[in-house]
Amino acid sequence: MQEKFYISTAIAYVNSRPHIGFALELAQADAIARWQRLNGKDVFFLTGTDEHGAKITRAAEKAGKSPQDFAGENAAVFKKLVEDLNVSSDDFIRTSDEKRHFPGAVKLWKKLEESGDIYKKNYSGLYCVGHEAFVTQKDLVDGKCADHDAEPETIEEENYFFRLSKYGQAVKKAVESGELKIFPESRKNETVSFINEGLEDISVSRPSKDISWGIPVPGDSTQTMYVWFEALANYITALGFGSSNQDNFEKFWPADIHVIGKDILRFHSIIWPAMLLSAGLPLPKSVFVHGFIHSGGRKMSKTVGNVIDPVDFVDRHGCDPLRYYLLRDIPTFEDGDFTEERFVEAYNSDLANGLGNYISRISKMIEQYFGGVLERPSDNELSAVPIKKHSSFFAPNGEGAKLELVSPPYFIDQVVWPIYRSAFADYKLKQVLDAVWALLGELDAYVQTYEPFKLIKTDTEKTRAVLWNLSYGALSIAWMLKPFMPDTAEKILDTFGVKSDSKEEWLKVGVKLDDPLFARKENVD
RNA sequence: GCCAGCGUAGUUCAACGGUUAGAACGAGGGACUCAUAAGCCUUAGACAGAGGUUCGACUCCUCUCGCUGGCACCA
Repeated sequence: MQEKFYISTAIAYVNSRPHIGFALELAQADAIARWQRLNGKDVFFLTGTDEHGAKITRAAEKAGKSPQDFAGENAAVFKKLVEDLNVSSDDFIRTSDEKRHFPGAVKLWKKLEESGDIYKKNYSGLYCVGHEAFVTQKDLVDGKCADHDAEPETIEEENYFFRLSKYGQAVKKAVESGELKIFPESRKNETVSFINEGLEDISVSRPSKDISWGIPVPGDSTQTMYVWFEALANYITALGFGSSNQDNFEKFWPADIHVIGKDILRFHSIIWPAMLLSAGLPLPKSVFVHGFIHSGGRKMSKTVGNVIDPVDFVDRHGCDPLRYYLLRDIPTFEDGDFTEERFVEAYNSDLANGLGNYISRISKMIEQYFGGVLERPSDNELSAVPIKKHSSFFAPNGEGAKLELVSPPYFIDQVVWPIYRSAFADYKLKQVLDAVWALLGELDAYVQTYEPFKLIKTDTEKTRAVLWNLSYGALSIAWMLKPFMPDTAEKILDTFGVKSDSKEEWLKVGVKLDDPLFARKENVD
């Protein structure tokens, strides 16, 4: 039976337009999803929007709109980003969807309640009218709110709480044992040490008089579920949990991987697993945690004027170049820096001068010397043109000798692909692409070794073998790029007249010259 | 303040305690010409600082400086 693979991004909070960080998350999740499909898995890839809560209510008021309209308009922009980025998601869930999301969230709540893990408690705190929020002792100076110079009132509020404390040890065990894997390791350590500090029960509702834009607590309409509580439920409500048709839930849950940002680590590594344990549901298998994107060393902000709008960026520079930059130039798990200058540098050197130029030069030679058609030479002919030198990327610690005098196809299949696969298994996406570009460098050097543009004057058969090997390299790169730059991969396959869905061995290429894959960008505008 | 982690060439990243600390981009130089004046070869350039442990430390310990994430009601 076909193995299933369920992958999600976090749902994006729609209080404003999409941040480039969400584009990063989409690109990462999409690369993984596409890779798993190529591996033959039955993939379900979910993304969506988180639309409830006080922040959105406030932002909507400011815009003079109802929360519904406001959230709806922003959600549409996020959807557009998903499309523009060519993200291969299978579904898009919105937490304001009363038909799809509410029933499952309610059902989850009830399950926790049945387990005796939801209880009512008075929360007493210092309420500052100026803040319109609770403040803590730390915020006070001489008993007064430092910001508003007013004494806070003591307010008692009745909330529902979830017995998170009960599940600390169970979650810790799952994380430590690898039942719930956390990538990268440092985030796993962070989770464990956080649990070790001791978990307290957490509030899961607010009075609906304060927050009405949300999902009412079942059986108590005076309370609204805390937005994060029901937001987490999206991972199962989207699969039909709590609806009349739970087929997808039965089939795909538990999630194989949740892709998230580091700001919501604890919700996914501790609280969500605890909720699932309470509900008697299986835990997700892994959580993938990326960092934040800054620009020019600073947090992106309108005031600084360094905000990069992903929708606009794709518009100006194209989808694949942005995907490439996000996945190769931004560290996969750490914070990264994104500037347009740096983007253009990477674009010119890696895409235009690197990949695009390579495809141009070899397809042009095949066109000129062989009328565009190459048939696979014999093994003897191919072994007569081995790789003679190689970069240290593939031969660390002076193990290079082993790789010399092997044929490029052998090198690609026996050396490059295993590196590619093993990096992918750890979700080290940047490293995967590093391997692809190291191969590209290898192929450019191979051109230099045999100089087919000179060789053609003296030895047609040998030139054919060289160009065949170079084509094999180009096609291999196309396959390797499929998860990362799907359009580009197709274009390359197309240039060589190879069908994209065919997994048969290539026996012939028919080159069709086309425009360069990536035009150089001379100026930063 | 407390806890955890980080600080390697101009920039982004590598380096089981052990031969001259590796790449890439950018910068300088060279030979070529199939190609998007791209590609190839080559040069310069770094271990935050100070101590210590060790035959030997980027790698372990201490301190200083700098940065990041947490310290729960914030989604």
